[in-house]
Amino acid sequence: MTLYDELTARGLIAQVTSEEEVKDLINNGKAKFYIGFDCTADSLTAGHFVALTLMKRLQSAGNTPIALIGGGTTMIGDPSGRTDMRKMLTKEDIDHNAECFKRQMERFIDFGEGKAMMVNNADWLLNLNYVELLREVGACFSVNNMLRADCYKQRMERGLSFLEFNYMIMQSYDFYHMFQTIGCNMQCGGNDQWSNMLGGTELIRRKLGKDSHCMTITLLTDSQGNKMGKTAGNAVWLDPNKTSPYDFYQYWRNVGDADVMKCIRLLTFLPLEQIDEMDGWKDAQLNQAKEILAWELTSMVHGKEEADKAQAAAKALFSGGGDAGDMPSTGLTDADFTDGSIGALTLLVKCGLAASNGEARRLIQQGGVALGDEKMSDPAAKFPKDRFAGEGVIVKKGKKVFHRAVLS
RNA sequence: GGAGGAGUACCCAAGUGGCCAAAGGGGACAGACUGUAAAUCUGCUGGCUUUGCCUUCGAUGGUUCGAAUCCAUCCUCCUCCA
Repeated sequence: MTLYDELTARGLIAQVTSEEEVKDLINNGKAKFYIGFDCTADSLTAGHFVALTLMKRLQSAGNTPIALIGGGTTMIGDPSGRTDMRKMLTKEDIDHNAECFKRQMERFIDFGEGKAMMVNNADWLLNLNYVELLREVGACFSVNNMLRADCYKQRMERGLSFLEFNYMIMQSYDFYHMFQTIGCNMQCGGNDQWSNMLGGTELIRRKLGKDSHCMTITLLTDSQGNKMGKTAGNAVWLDPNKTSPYDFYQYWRNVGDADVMKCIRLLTFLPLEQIDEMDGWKDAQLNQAKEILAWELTSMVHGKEEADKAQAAAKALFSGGGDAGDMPSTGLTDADFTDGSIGALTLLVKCGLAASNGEARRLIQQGGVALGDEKMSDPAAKFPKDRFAGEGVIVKKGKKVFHRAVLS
């Protein structure tokens, strides 16, 4: 099976500029492709994960990935798929974020000599001369066409600033620049980037009369069409300090039935034959598929050891018994106790399980909190200090959130 | 530059002097049911030392016994004209 066929079978490919030529490039290790990452936060997210795996897949077939850090484009902000303007970031933030991205990517991509590259578009975008750029590049873009582009559609109703309107031009310039300077011949990205990406091939054709290619990856959406990789509006981060391996594991452990197999295909490196076998699974077996998905992904992002720990902790907590040593915990100090005991509300807030005393009270009143095995019912309850000695006590919020409170 | 319109909680959105900590919906969270899923039903959704108090309806001042609501100034966004 060729690489292209595998990517298709996994459902990764959304659109390509020319199927024949892209096949030829990637199947034969001739692609020198880039994926751009705008550094709007200090960690990559589960949303970037698909792109990272794609890079890895292409790299192991002999193609050369170029990870483009958007130090320059982030200064502008991509309006694609946004209903409002992005927050403007300072140069310092962007530099810091770029640095964090780099460290995370190194886990997935081999940046060894000649194997892959990492570049930052701040290096060429920030010093552009406005008038020169307009004459050189701006002349090649038709505003009429740009306005028709998908990525601006939503914004046409709510307003689009000139700053953001230029994003497409910057992205196109990136491709054009790298095509000339380092021989980058293909661009990959999320399907929402399609029109921005075409801008680049168009520019290259007009300026240089050469062909270049684009391939977009299916966006990771659930069966309802919502973007995946977010919980309660918060991204699932790849940085263990922002999303613990346990939470990361749990996120995938809890995907909907309808989405498991899709995620396994798209995100894991399990052989297709094995995945095909799982295809007919349902009920209890399908539930098991979620475990496989969660373990595979956690192991890729955080390593086998962390994946095992997360899995063991989850099993212990949900199936009862066993050691649940790896759950998040909070150390209580003497200052947290008054007269040798701590109030239920304080405890919940202290552990980060409730944002305020009011919320903590509500949770208890609704029967959503348990300390050890006993359900809490009285918001005014107090617990003596010695309960938290030694191993501490497991505080349970709802069915899935566990937290250890221990005397420190 | 000119003329209009809008800014309300996590999001959408009602409210146009007291009955407003602010309808309704979505989302989130919790309970029941389950498989750590989905669907469904129920509760809940500013803070606090909670039969009460405090802060909140773009910002700042003002009118009033009393303001999300009226007035002034400012900020932001949208639409039309140029």
